[in-house]
Amino acid sequence: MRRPTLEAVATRAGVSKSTVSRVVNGEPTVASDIRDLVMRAVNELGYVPNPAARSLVTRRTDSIAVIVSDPPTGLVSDDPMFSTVVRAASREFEAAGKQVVLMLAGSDDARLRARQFVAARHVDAVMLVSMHGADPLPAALATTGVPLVSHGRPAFWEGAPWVDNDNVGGAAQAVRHLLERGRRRIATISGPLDMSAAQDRLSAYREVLSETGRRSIVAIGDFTRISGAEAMAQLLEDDPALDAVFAANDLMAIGAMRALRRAGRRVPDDVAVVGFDDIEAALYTDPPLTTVRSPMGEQAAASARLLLGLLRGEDAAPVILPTQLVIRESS
Amino acid sequence: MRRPTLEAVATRAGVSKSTVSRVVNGEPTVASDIRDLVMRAVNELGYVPNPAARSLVTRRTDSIAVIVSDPPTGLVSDDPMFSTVVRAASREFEAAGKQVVLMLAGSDDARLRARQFVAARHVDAVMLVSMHGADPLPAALATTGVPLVSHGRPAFWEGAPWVDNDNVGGAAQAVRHLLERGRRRIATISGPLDMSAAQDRLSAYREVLSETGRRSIVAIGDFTRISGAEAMAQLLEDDPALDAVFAANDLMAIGAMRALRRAGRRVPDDVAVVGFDDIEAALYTDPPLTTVRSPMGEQAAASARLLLGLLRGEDAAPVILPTQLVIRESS
DNA sequence: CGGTTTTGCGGGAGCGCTCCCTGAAGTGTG
DNA sequence: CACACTTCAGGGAGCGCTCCCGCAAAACCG
Repeated sequence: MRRPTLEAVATRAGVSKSTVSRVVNGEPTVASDIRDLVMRAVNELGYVPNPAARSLVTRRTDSIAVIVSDPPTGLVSDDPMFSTVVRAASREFEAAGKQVVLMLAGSDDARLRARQFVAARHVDAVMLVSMHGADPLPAALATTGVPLVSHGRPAFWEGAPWVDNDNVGGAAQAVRHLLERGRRRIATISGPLDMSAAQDRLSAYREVLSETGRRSIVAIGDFTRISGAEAMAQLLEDDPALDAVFAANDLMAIGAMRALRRAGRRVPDDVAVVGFDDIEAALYTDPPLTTVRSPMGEQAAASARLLLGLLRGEDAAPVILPTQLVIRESS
Repeated sequence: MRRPTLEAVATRAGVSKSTVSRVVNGEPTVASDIRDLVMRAVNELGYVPNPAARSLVTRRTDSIAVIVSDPPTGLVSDDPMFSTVVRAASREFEAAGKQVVLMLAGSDDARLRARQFVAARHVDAVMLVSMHGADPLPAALATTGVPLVSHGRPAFWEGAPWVDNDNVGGAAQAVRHLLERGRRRIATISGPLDMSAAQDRLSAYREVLSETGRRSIVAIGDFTRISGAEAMAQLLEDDPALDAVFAANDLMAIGAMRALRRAGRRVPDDVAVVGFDDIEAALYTDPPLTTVRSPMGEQAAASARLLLGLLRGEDAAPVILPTQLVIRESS
């Protein structure tokens, strides 16, 4: 009825618990005939170690929390970032023999639970994903002493290594590209300003425009399609003569293109559009979207590896991955 | 240095371990003044229960594995299904105080690890997501005796309750809609036939067409955009005169629309397109996509609730959620 | 007011594992 | 051949918690 224990295996194999433990944990100091004896007993009984008992004594759990800031509204549901990042990180962790515990830090309640969870050492380490600047969770987690890494540089907080892509360089490249195409009234749709990616992309946009003596035309979105459409409508109202728009991510660029279509503007003839991220959907818009490729999967994998390094006692410095302009037909 | 234990709290509060345990677990049989005393000690010491010790004796882990079949190729990365389903299920589980352990069952190795993981009772229950028919994992998991539920009816296997949407009804509705619009040569792009959703949608398509004496024109995709585009190209080659296509999901419909555009066909003038799922992107295609809304988030939440019910000892029957045709401008 | 039940707390065994320590063989050396 | 040294297996404490049992005091009853 009850699952076999170490002791049962030991009895069956005619050896001690210690020996079975050694075999199960792959220690080399066991004679090979005894090892075989034990392995046979393990297979016959279908023995699987009890992880709770193990981690009670080792103080390791071999699992890692991936904490994703989740909007309380269920609206922004089919977020390509989530899928790409979580999958890439999971693969990396699983390859290292770590379990992934996924936590959504949407509400204050969820954040509290996450804090407690980590404090209870239910996990050995934490990877934070897309944290907003105002979020108190990173700092709270840092006090638990658990190794921490952030996917994306956290805004307003410098307590853990992070991996980000070159938001400033990528955005600058995008805007310069529009200038080279002869566009003169270039607007931008920014992401939420409590996120560092949005801050960086916006300030790079401003920088490049002010270098060339042009003025900024800015609307703020929240990285969702719908917000991109709304921001675009606002921009057209503010400056009907604009001839280009740089959206801080592809989702908003897609929304912007719909808004432009509805307003009777042709892309790229009347208004050029450039996005950021190069999600798969950017290939399927009409026209296909010019965008800045940010290696989100790579970034997530790098974050995961950084964290695994920390766990091995290595120390870790922030990493910035390069981006690349992908020119398609929307500009 | 070391984290405070139950015993430390007990000493501090001047009570026994048992009493502290009772307070921490919210048992009502403790006098309120003693409860306050204990709570104060808990807060002063920053005590957090050790989950490993707890689950060693209770034989519960309060965590649930969500196992998602993951293609080994990292190509199909920004899958809206993944994001929606994982988020919705997570929210449901977290609300019930359960932790979510995410596992990707992409490779045989990963499947083996998942099996071992569940056999070790690292989790109390398992939710399977988008399992393919050929996958041996569900049956393997069933032998562990862990409560199991499947998001989507598994093909070729009847071992656990599941929640699905009305694939047959939805697909039939879509095809009838195309007929009502006067379309006469209606093709379909099916999903991979080892998944029940693909099977059901295809057979409903065939059913409706044969009822009206028309022939089927079928191409097979794998639920990705690119496969939709390829399948569409194939269909145009097979039957250049087709005037409508029903894609078994929106992602493939989006790919199909691109292929149609490239082939110089107008949507819906030359070819009407209907998708399935109603992902958010369906609103942003040009023209906006007619599709069958399947409540993926609801379905995931329902699966989660079903599993939580099993865990409480309730028994569970399969659930089928209704779908609804959403008519936009692509048909 | 004596006896019985109820209430509330403490004692302590035991969950299944790891890892330190001990000791018995086996190996090498002068 | 005596001795030190290495190799490899067993014994057993202890990780932090829950939960059963027991007991004292309070509450209830006729």
